[in-house]
Amino acid sequence: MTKKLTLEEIGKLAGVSRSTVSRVVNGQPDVKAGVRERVLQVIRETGFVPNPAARSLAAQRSGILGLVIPRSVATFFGDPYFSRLTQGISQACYKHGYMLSLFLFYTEKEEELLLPRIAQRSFLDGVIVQATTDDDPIIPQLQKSTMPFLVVGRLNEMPDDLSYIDVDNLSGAEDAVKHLIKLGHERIAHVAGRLDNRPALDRKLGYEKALRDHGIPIDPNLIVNGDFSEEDAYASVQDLLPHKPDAIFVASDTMAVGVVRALKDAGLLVPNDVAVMGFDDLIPAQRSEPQLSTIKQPILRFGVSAVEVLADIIEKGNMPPRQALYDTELVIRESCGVKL
Amino acid sequence: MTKKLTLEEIGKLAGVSRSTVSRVVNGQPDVKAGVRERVLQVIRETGFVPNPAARSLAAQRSGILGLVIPRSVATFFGDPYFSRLTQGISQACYKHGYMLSLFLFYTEKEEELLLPRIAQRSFLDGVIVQATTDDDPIIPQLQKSTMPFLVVGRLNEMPDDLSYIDVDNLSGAEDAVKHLIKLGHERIAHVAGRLDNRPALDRKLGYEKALRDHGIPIDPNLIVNGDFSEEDAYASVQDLLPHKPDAIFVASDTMAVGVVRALKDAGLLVPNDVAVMGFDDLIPAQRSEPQLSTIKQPILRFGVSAVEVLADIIEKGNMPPRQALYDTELVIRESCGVKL
DNA sequence: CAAATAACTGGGAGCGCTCCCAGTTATTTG
DNA sequence: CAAATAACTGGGAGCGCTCCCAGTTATTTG
Repeated sequence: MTKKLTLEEIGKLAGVSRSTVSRVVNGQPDVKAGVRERVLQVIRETGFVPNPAARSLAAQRSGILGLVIPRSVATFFGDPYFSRLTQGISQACYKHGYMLSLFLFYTEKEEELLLPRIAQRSFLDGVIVQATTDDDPIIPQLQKSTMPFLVVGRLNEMPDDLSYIDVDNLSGAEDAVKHLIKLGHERIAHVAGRLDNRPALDRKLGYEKALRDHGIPIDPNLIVNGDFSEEDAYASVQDLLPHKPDAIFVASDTMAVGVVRALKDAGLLVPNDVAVMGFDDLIPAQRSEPQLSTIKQPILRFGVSAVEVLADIIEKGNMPPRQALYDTELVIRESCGVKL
Repeated sequence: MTKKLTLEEIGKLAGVSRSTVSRVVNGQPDVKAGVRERVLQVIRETGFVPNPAARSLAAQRSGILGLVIPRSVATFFGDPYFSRLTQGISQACYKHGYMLSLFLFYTEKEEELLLPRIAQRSFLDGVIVQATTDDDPIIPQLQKSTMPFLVVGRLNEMPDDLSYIDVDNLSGAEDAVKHLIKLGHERIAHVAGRLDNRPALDRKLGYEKALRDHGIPIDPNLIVNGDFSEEDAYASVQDLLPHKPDAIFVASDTMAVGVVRALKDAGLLVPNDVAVMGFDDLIPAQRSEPQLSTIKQPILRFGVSAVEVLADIIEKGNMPPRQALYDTELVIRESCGVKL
């Protein structure tokens, strides 16, 4: 480690020029096999790693993707959804040769300070931004810039030319409720999540669509709003019981655990007296007693796809905008009553 | 936006040289007040942001800190602890003018591919690495490099010259148990976490130390091992009840919630029949019924400190190694029995 | 086997900054 | 008020790459 390692230095050691080493490092053609091998050998021996700053400056791309969690959702960063998503994104980044930079915003000042830098293209090659509230200025600001970006999740009002990927919450919820209908249930209740939240809204719409499609009237008494917490869901069951549901579709697994506990405490058997279906397929679903039937979100794969789609936008531009809905999966365990 | 914005260009617009603009951008002295104002004005109008790659290359520092979550702990990334820690770290990064790059390792291949790049100093100015198992090669590899780094948490066997910060789990646990002793409890049980995990071990040691210091014999029947899950803690209470504990110190809030539920289901009152203390002070502690007395870990501040300490190491080098234990805080609510 | 072509190689220019030094202007001092 | 000093300013060199073009060598072709 006497002299600083550069392309030039590696070239000297291997008896070739800077340019040839660059070709080898970047896997480009037009290098004689023997020469390539010799250079690779020197690189291995020295542990040479090209300087990313020099690379960025010369090639006008940084090899870094940004993951932006806007203020309005940053408080949910503790949610298992985000850790799983971040996992998927980070894995896919490395696989595609990108580094990942995380932007977790809590204050307006942070946003003001960093957004111009994010949008400026000099630091990042592309941005994955978590969907936020409709009035959040982040997405408009990205649109004004030339930065390639992809929205994960959806806003309520979504410009046509925006690229996004999302999970199809509506049809997932539909599948859950259809399954309950197929099992013969008629008084199917719904514990919704916070409805200012697009997934919660879509899941409720899916529930209603399934009922409508099967000619079952929607009974407002059978719908209660939760806040995605277990305690709240536990309490909400009290409002439901007088109306004698024979099944409950709950908008998240966490809430479903609370619902099951409430039913048990009320002396009811799950699934014999009341069937229960959750949504998410997180750990609690598998551990609960009885095990929870639920709708699985392929969050990890979803994160991976986010990177792949963004990489494609970076390469080919944003025309046409990429828009994709990922399917959920019906997972039948014990709480819905019948094993197929 | 006709011409690409560079220092040179901004200088032309403001009627000064590249160098003067650089001084203004970096807040250096030796610029006449009027000139500084004129340059700032142009920067504001144009929205100029200096190119980070050029900056890195010229200044030989990137302005990026890395947060490394090794393979052995990446599976716990969903834990609220990590999201909170990441929050603290990201906030402090922005405040100190750094960007944050996240390395979440799942496969050995990822580690092999990225570790050399991480250790090479060209991409990162410093690294915060989450403590991992004793045999993990990540920390030795960082030690071999010249990269400034800081370990968050501790290994069981820790070289003297390593910089780390950690929460003082041992004395936190001691505080909890001392408080229970002060309230007059004599048969104090402990539900431990997974003991291959340093915090769980320290909390158990703290429990034992408090008893020893007060001349209370340690009864192995009053100690059970959990796995940090609520279900497991619920079940473990069955093993404890025959030995008539009058208080239980539980190694995490999540487990404490399970313990409280088990006690209630066994017809016991909390805190009247059995007092309970948790550890962590996460959301469940505040929501549970009765509200949980617990030991608060200042995780957010802890993340902030991590960045500050690392920034100091980057500036001044790693001599002497920085080693700090952060205090926990006794939070008295309802479950331990007496409000002070 | 000469000429055309393909495969390979090297070096100049340039990416947009920082750092340093030399030069210029303003201010202080005896 | 001349000389010394402090405050300010500009431009050259260099950070370590990529990209491009010109040049060289090996291979193919009629």
